[in-house]
Amino acid sequence: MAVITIKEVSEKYCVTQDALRYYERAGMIPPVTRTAGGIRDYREEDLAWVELALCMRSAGLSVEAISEYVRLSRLGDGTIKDRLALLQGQREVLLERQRQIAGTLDRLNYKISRYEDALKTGILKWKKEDD
Amino acid sequence: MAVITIKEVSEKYCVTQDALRYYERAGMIPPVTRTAGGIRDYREEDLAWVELALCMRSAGLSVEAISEYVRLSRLGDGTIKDRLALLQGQREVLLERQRQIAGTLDRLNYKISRYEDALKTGILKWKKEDD
DNA sequence: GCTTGACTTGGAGTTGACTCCAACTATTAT
DNA sequence: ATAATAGTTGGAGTCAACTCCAAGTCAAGC
Repeated sequence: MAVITIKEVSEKYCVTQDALRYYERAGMIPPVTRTAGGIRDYREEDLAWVELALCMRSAGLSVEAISEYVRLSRLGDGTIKDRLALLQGQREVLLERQRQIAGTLDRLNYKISRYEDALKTGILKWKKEDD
Repeated sequence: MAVITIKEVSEKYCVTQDALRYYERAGMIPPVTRTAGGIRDYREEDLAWVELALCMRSAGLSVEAISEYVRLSRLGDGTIKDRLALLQGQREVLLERQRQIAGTLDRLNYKISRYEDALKTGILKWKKEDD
């Protein structure tokens, strides 16, 4: 019957089995298909949800936001507008985060170049404000 | 003597007084200048550290990494190489995070456009894999 | 049919980053 | 000098997102 177990999925996506169970409990993915005995059997569709959840989490979106999206999806076509709004909101979250990171990277790069100079030229003069 | 209090700093940077005290306790900024009575008096230099810490935190760098940088800085010029390495490491962290976010944004944008189409054209056919 | 190993659940514990609190001290206004 | 206000500390509490555990169930090999 070729059951795809939680172990296989955890290895495939480099995530713990506990995390996979937690994602399901938290509603971040819909209930996974089970065997007659109650054991999780990740079907194509289940894997797609896992992948989506991991992708969103890897960017730092909250479990709550992802769960809400899943909840709306499970309610059917009537929630398409809501889902669109949610996705747009989360896009804004990520865009903002991207801006923060870009700004910090600028600052980091500036400092790094100052440090590199200091090492190249010998530490001739290091001021407090260079820290 | 124009003391700059924690209250003023918290308002200036939109951060709680508790967070400012926590940052200091955690070593994310060096000990702040104090008045004779033991009250924090944020001098120019202290503010620069606060600003740096907030910038790094806003990008999601860990309190631990920032504290380590501050610790090395306080040890003097001998730690410049270490500090450079630390900053380069943190730059990698941010670059990786940026990549993750970019990837998730691509996916999010794709989904958003599918939802927008669905709303524009009426929900003619919505498949499971469009969720 | 029995052992062994993987899977199940509910719930407790952990980690990082704050946030809140109580008891106390310093400063300012009257 | 005293009351009100603002600041201080150490430590406990909170929240998100896991992570770990115990006690039990299921499945595969012998």
